[in-house]
Amino acid sequence: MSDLLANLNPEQLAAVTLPPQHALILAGAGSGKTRVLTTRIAWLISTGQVGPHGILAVTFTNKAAKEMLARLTAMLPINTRGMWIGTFHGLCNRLLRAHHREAGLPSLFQILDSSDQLSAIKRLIKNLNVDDVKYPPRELASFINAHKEQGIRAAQAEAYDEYTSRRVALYAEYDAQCQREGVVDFAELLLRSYELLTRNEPLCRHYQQRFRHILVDEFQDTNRLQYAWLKLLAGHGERQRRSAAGPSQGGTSQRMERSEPLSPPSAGRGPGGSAVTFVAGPPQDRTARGEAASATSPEAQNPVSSSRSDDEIAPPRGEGIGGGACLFAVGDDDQSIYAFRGAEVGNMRDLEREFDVANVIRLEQNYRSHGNILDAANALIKNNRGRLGKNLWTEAGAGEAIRVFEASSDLDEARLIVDEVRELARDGFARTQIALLYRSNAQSRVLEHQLFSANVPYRVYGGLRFFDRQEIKHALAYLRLIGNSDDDTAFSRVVNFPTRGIGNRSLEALQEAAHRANSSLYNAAASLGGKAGSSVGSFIRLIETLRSETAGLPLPEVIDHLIEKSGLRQHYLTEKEGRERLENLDELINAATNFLQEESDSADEDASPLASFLAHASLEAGEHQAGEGQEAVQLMTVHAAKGLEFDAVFISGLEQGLFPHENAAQERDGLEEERRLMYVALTRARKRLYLSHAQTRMLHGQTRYCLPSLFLEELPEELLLKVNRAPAYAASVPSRSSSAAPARVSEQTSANGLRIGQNVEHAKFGLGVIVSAEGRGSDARVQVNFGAQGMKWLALEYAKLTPV
DNA sequence: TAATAGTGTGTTTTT
DNA sequence: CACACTATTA
Repeated sequence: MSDLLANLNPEQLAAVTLPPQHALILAGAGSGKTRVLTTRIAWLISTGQVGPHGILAVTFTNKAAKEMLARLTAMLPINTRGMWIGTFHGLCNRLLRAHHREAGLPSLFQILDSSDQLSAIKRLIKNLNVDDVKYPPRELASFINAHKEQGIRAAQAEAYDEYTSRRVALYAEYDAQCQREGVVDFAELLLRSYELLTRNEPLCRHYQQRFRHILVDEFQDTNRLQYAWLKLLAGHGERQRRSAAGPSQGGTSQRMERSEPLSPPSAGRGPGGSAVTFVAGPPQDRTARGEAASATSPEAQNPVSSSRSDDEIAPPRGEGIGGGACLFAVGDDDQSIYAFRGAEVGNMRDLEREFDVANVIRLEQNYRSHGNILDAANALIKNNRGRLGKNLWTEAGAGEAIRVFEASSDLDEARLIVDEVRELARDGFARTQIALLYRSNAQSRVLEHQLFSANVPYRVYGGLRFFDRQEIKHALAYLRLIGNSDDDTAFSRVVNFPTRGIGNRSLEALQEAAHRANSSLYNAAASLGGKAGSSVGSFIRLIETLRSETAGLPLPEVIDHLIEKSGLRQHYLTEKEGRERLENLDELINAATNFLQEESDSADEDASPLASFLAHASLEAGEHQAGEGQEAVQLMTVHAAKGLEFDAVFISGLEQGLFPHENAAQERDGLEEERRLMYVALTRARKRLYLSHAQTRMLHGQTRYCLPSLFLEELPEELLLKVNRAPAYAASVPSRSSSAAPARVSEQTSANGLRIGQNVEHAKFGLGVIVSAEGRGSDARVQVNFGAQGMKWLALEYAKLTPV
């Protein structure tokens, strides 16, 4: 066991061996966070403080969960199967599968991914004859999700105006539709399991007693609901005091007043109440029988796992906290980059306060980057207010300077980068160790083009994932329909794919009928299209036949069969781009085979393989990416790079309006989130870091003139090496990329020395670039991009613009 | 009903 | 510049 703890630095050791108490570990980038987390688990188990079944470990990504599991098996001679280690969504899914009845869900409930959810909403809007211009489906989706992530049901949602009250009504309708169809979206997975636990006290107590130690990774990314879920399981949900103000720390005041508490949606019961109530919300199955049965052993129905021995909860020793689990949260507020998705960095401060965390342990020694890189990152992030505070350091030397270059255009930037990449490769850098990072996906295009023409192998992350491909979704929709014919999302997806003569007209009739009969599309179709010979009727018969023919077959064969009989194979056989799609369909069959194999030895739920495979498909859209490249340069957004590291990193497009992104200026604390994003980007690099920006960039088919990013100025000059090769390139690129815009540049040069592309200064708006101009003489107006201040039209006669 | 030409709209997105 | 979605034809 002692070798478990070998090679930990003092802070890591302190964190790993912390006595049973709540803890917050502030783990900087590259400080060995995952190691601490897994070693902590291993240490707790190997010292007999807790059995494997007393552990609940939560991550955000499947990758992180798998990593944790892998490291754990390497450290301990135990069977990790059946341990509760997984993502929030995965664990909630598991909980709901085990107690679907109590949660009011069918045993084969399906999970809607984001695009499924969107189409469900579109369908709803059409059904209810709602104006989709006034209520855009996308916007409605985020409205609903935001509420669910705050733990707010439609019944409790605040409707401060006509518009919002309509949206709340639609929220309610949407939930009803999901309930009818037996499907849950991602947020619902969490909210539903939270409600299950708050409403079913015996069940909740069972889990509270089972889990002695709860460990959370990337805690800064938790949203309100996830935090509430953790608190509940830690047995800390009821006695939180949300009293007034509290110790007023600078910068946190706004979030303390978030008043609406996350309480179960039962009327007239404060957070202190304990009566088991079933009110509001989606229909609940309230059989006392179900409760009692599950309370004794929630997974008792599971005949698979033979050894129940270590399920016996070890008697809590030296338990400092009455009845609850110890919450061990690891996070880094400086790497919180998902606020736009509902993550609440403030949860860290709340945790510290609400769980009376005695001492926050800081892991600041970085094992990844050279000193200069860390210095730059530290300097940058100092500009954010309200941090928990942390300074990364390393024993490695300062290393090389950070290279900065300015290109004349995005094309030039790409060229410079690719040239440098090739040089790095010549110098012995592995291509997989070179990453090209950018703020938005659109930027990858130019880079890809350059890499391609230079014959440099590359791999782009974040393209569409395996289970997101249309052919896969189609096949899965058939599978879903076999499992649950109420699934209207699946029904609409494949009712006319491959085309079988069921167009808009018959579909609308179907929807009308289903709406009237309050039944699923499938049932409406079955009764309506009963007349043999109709195309709708034959679709129903197709599904029925599929269902009966595949009954009892192993999953891969079911899929194979359905691909054949549905006509999918035939369809893609004739389509010219269909070859790859056919390969993917075959790959789906393989995936099912592999899934069964992996699942068979992971004593999991007793759920049908069909249900768990479908859940797997939605929850693990799959690292299953094309071109699992060997020796390829890595391209990805900064978001996607979080958690990764590379020997050499290029951060491109460091321009005002792009990074920081202009839309971020509108959002509350938007600039600070952008800065954290930049911080994440910087700290990905081990040895060499390149920062680049371009003077002009093609955006939406138009040339834009750009100022260097504010973030470049925030880096200490002495760490930077400006490699400005832009002029040479500008000269070598004559007019070919430029027919319209630059021609006008000279044309429009005016007497006061202002021209397009000119940097100017304005008394109020600060530094900007002239983007375009119109009018002459006293009418002359110029459009200036002031970066974060936005784009402005200014009359030359009045606005004082000084050329810079 | 289905394929085609037109229009409008563009961050980031672990699940 | 590209893509998704709409309105239009055959």
